[in-house]
Amino acid sequence: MTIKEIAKLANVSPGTVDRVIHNRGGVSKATEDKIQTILKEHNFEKNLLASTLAMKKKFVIAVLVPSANGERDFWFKPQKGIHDAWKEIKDYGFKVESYYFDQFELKTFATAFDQIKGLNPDAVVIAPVFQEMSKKFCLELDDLNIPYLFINIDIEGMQNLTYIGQDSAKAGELAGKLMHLLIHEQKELLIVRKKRKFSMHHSIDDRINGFRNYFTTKNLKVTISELELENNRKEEMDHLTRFLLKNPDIGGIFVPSSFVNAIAKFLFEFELSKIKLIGFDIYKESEEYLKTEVIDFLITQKPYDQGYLSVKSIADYLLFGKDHLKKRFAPIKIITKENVDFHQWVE
Amino acid sequence: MTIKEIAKLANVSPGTVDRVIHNRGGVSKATEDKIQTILKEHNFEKNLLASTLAMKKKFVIAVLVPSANGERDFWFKPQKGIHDAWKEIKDYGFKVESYYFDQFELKTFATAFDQIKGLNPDAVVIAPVFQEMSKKFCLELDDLNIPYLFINIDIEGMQNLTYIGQDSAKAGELAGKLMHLLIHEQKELLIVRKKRKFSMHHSIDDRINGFRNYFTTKNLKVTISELELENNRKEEMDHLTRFLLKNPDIGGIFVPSSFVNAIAKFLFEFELSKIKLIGFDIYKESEEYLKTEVIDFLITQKPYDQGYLSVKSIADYLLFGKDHLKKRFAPIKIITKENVDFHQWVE
DNA sequence: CTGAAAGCGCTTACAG
DNA sequence: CTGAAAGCGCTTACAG
Repeated sequence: MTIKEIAKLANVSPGTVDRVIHNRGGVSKATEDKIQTILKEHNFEKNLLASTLAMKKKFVIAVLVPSANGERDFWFKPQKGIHDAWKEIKDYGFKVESYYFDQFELKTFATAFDQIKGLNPDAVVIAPVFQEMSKKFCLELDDLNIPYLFINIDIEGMQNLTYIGQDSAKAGELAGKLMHLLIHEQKELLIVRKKRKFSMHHSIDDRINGFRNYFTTKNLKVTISELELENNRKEEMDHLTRFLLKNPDIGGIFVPSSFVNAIAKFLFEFELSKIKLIGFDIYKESEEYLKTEVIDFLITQKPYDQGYLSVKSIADYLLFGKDHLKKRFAPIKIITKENVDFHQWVE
Repeated sequence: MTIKEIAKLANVSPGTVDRVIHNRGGVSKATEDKIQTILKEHNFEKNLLASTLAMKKKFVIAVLVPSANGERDFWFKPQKGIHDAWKEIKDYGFKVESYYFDQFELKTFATAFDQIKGLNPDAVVIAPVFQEMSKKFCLELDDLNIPYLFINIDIEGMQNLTYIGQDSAKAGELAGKLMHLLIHEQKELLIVRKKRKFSMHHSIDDRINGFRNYFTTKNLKVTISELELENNRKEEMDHLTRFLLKNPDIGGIFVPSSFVNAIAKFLFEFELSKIKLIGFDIYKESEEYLKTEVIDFLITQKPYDQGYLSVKSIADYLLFGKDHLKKRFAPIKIITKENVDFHQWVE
């Protein structure tokens, strides 16, 4: 069924059918009714391809995410997802303009945002790394009537269309549960985190709180220590050695980030296979550690999908409106020796 | 950049540019080179929408999967995925014709297949429930030069484009690992399976083998019994009661299917909260059992995605050829109390 | 309030 | 070997 055929059946021109389909008005009640009936009767669905082609409407989606320094960077995969999503929608008239900022330099974030305002996009995907400034930006976008969604990091109480990313506290809780299973009767745990100059967003903290929360909620008598390391150079790792020598009963280590790989290397080299290890995110070298069970579990957040879905969701929104907006997306994926080979099927 | 613009730059007609882009031949070496250069230079990518619209090529994809009796049926979700995928690609000229068969009636499978042959489709998605007959069908399709892929169940040694479904043995192994973590020092396990009139495909067996395999590979001294129940009526469950009364040291039960819900109900009613429980697939009532930790872990295989990806993959293949064929897709997803609320984001 | 015409970017006969 | 024309299904001014 095409518009032309409908028009013929209704004894009107295609233009009139088009007017009815899109409620553009300027059609007499009588013809409108007649056309509507025929439309219903034939279950008409317009050809989206032809429609987009004819409309020549262009949409610009701005993306504001951290820059990635090579494959090792967390943001590498979301960016790939964003790029792939763009390729899929570009023929529908979408432009995706990415603006990258340095997640350790507040002012690069501000600069990028200014550029986006200059661009006057139809919608924005934001990774609100800097919370306060992000809030300010969002209010500006609200004023400009530009819709936006958050990727990877959430801020409560904003007008964002949706949030696409993980619930960090829940993910931490899950890590707690898995750790609990792993350690059996052991009662001493250690959390190792990497020291950061800035604590911009709170997902690391949330993961740690979730982790601790698991044990307190369950009323489990477990001692959880915390160690902050500057980086993974030898001298820094010595702090860890010292700590473990002083606390030989540590049964498991939780690392709320991909820093887990450095800890895995450490455990492997010092033959500390008895210490259970749970971390976040997966990289090439993590796979080996999983297979040799130096790392017991990794929790990942599907970074590629976050990028891909952000752009696709917002495109759907622009094309079809609010109804088509995907639900909140919050993957918590567990990876371990037995499923590591199958963990990625879309990359 | 459009073909028209390229044509102008090359001083030829759009038709000639089109010939070069698609290697249709009948273009002098000189003009071809000139056009190729300009194409490269401007990084031309043709508009897929316009292309599809103009080509008016129609593709027919036949789908051969089991019928689903309501939402409770495993095949309900793959079918939904198939339907959603079709909606996304229909404007590209794809028709998706689904043929359903009764997975307990071999001849319904044969009938459906005959209909598909009559349809002469461009490609087929098959759930090869009946192994031998499926092989026969695949050979026929090979003769007819009709490509096909397998969904949910795999058969080795066929010419299928790809397999979209889980590796059952690996999934069983993972269940073994999780069970091992759960039971600590307990040494007695039970596998409960539902008796089936037909054992058509082997995924249940594979899961069980994988599960046992985990313990034998690790040389763990664990006794694993097996119980087959006809269904979940009271009289049948009494077998289980009897077994557990005789074997009070059972620490965990593994159910390699969604029959786990019946077992969960049983454990809950008899207040057997000490017995750990791992099963497969997730349904509405499983969520409650997960939250109350009657079920400790469920392993799922993303049924919706299997359907969706099957159709999308084969459409990609028809549109773009072998290069665009998605990799083997084999999700093994672990669901437990802490992530049950986030397990589905695309349904 | 309605229709005829032109056009979106690409493809397909047809003519030469 | 190449171009002009018509068309895919829908939309958009424009004219009346």
